Amino acid sequence: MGSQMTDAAFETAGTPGAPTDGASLSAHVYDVVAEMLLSGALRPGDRIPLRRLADQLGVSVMPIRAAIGRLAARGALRVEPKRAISVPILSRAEFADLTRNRLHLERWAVSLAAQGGMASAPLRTAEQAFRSALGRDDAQEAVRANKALHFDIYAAAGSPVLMELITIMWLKAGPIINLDLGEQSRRSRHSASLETHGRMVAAILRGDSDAAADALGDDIQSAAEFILSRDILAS
Amino acid sequence: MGSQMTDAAFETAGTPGAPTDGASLSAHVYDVVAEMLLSGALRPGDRIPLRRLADQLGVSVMPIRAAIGRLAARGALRVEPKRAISVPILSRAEFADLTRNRLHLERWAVSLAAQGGMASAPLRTAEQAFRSALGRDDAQEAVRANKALHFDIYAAAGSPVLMELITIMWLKAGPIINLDLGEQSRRSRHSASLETHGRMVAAILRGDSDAAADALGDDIQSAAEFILSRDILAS
DNA sequence: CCCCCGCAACTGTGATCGCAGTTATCAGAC
DNA sequence: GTCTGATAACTGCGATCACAGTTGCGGGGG
Repeated sequence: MGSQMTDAAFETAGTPGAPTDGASLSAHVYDVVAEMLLSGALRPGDRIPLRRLADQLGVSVMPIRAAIGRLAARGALRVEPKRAISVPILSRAEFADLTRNRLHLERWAVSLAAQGGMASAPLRTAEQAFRSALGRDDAQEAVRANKALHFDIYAAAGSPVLMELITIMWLKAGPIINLDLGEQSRRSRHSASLETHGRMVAAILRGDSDAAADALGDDIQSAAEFILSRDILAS
Repeated sequence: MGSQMTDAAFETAGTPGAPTDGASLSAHVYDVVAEMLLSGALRPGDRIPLRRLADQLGVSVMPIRAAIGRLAARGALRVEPKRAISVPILSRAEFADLTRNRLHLERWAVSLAAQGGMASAPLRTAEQAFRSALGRDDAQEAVRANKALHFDIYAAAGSPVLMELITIMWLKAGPIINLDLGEQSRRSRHSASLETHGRMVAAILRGDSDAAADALGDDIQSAAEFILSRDILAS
């Protein structure tokens, strides 16, 4: 496992080039790479040489270094002197710890969202987008829709700090959990996500924070157990 | 409020110079500045010009930029183009959100530590160090001892991810909460910390996770209410 | 087939320079 | 005394270069 990032991985993440809204180059690079982590375009063990990424984005290594440094500070990337920057390979214990923390925080976020209430239409739309993507066997869209559904709900918790902490955990978890979602041969696995998503959305809409948290917990646990059942984590 | 960082603030943080263990310059700078945030040497609104810090540490701006970028990625510092890097001034709402998240996560950490059990002697030693520093009116040592006690306990929770999340919150909260601990005129405030620390340590030692979490919660709440009672947060 | 050595390419890191916007200060006018 | 404009200093950001350790590849020998 582990590979030099390919042009294909890069293109999946979005259009390269300068930011269009006056934001700094480094902020743009951060967004591009973060999205690659969250979307599964980057996988555990993948290497990201600074100069190669700079070439691909058409900038010098300076904004690359700045962005990579920020992602490393969030634990999403591993930086070792003289070696190419890489996406961390988590051990089973590390993954279990990450999952435990995700459960604790994301359950809380979902229950806050259910207590505060959410509008029905956007939530149903987000849930349906995931269902639709799975129905079309569109793995990339499924990853995007899964993230969108989760993050819409967490945003409704109304706590910017909590959102930031969850984002940090997702940056770490993204390359791993998206190995799961990105695979099209696990239809039973995906139907489990559909079921937990459905339960969670229904519970949120009726304001049942405990049931919402339980459904979300089942969603995370189900995915984690699948990951742990496979031989993709370090010992 | 807000000032250019002074040589005094800098010296408080520790001895400048090259790292002695082969670590990168930027890692050393990170440690120095992080400690300044955690210890209260840096206060909300303080500015940290890159070149000035580079001069003081005897390095170029490159490792400074790398370290500052990482701290900014953790929300501990604010970076705006063309303006000096600064320590964020939190609004009341932001501080309340941070406190809420601290309560949620640190209570969990303390209860995990109490469930897992902790050795008595080092815990009593850490608690006594804080008590002793207050008794000597040594504000700096009190800050250090408070942090040491808390982090010893959180480390005993046995979750590296949780520890990282708590560290991120402390980096944000440090400059504010240490305004409190750093003040020697609030003796009644400090006796409240002694009381909550005592309760927390006793509860941990008898394995009572709920009581430990409650004591820690009172500790955080007490400090937060004091901060909110003063006019030092943005509106 | 395996091991070792040499060399080139790769890699992050630190140093230096210059750019463009921001801030502070000073002088002059009212 | 107050306001305005000019200028210098300040500021982060990006570009480029060089250093020193790491990795990969090819060739030769056992």
